[in-house]
Amino acid sequence: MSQQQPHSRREAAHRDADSSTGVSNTTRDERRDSTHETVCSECGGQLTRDERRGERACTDCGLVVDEDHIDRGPEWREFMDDSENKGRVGAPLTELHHDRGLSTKIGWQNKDAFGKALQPKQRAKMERLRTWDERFRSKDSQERNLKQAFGEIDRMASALGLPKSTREVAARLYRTAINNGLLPGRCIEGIASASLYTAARKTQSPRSLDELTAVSRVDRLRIQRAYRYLMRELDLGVEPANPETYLHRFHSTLGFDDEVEYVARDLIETAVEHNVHSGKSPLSMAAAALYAAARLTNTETTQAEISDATGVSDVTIRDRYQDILEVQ
DNA sequence: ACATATAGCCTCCGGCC
DNA sequence: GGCCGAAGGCTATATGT
Repeated sequence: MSQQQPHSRREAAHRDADSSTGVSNTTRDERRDSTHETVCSECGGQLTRDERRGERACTDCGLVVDEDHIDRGPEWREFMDDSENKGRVGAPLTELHHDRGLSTKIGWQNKDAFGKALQPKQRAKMERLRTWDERFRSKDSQERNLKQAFGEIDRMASALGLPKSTREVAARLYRTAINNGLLPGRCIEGIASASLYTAARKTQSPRSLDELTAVSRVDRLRIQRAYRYLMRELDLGVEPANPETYLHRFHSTLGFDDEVEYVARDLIETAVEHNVHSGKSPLSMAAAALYAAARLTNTETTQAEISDATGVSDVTIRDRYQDILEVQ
């Protein structure tokens, strides 16, 4: 990640170091402040920073608001016997590389540190070193397997517009599958696709099986089987989301009064207590609760309007609306 | 691995107020 | 125009063979 752009980073560091005037310090501080929001724009939840991943994400809905964050804090070495302080050194670990991004790579350009072209003799030497470097970095079949699978996961996730956090979850799942010996006899692409499918659901950005099939190299049935297999063998319960997590987002899309959201929250709580929600889509529960709350608070709206804002059909809103009212 | 059953959700449509 | 309900189809999931 950061290893790929050493120049831009170094130049930025130079700029900061060279400009010791108050003016430039102010601009630097402003730049840092611009990423200091603490509330999620989607659901209003608390944003927390994960320094290890270089991300900031919402604790409620999982929305990643800031990736590839560059830590401009002190980069000092620790000589005291206080290992906790040595935490932030080097690039953040990533599950998306078979070696977790820990290794370095010999560049492809045949140039020295000053950008000058290498002599033919040196060039031949570097080519030999590159070959061996590559061999060591993916030395056994399992490493090569991981490299191929993570490449697939990354490619499919890009095609589906899934965030990096989802790719990381998918990569972790795949690694777990390998560690549990679930790979032999199954195709890499199938398990990789299933890992991504599961990760997308787990990180609240689900994609349908059809969407995944469209970007995967294996057919729909294989992905489906691999998914079941993973769920069964790894005992993965993909717990359905709480309807309340969708309330705030829908509510702000619809531009209702805050009171509507409070009432809707109460309605959902009662519905959940009576187990009306089980087996039902949390989306439809949230949509119906908003419709019911709007009616109870004399807010002007229609089923069609809520259907548009939530993507839940008006028929389903009607059904869940009845369910919710029955238990109040 | 494949077939079948079930439940949830969807679209489409017509009737009612 | 908005609400309601029925019919039929699609999909995900569970279960049986």
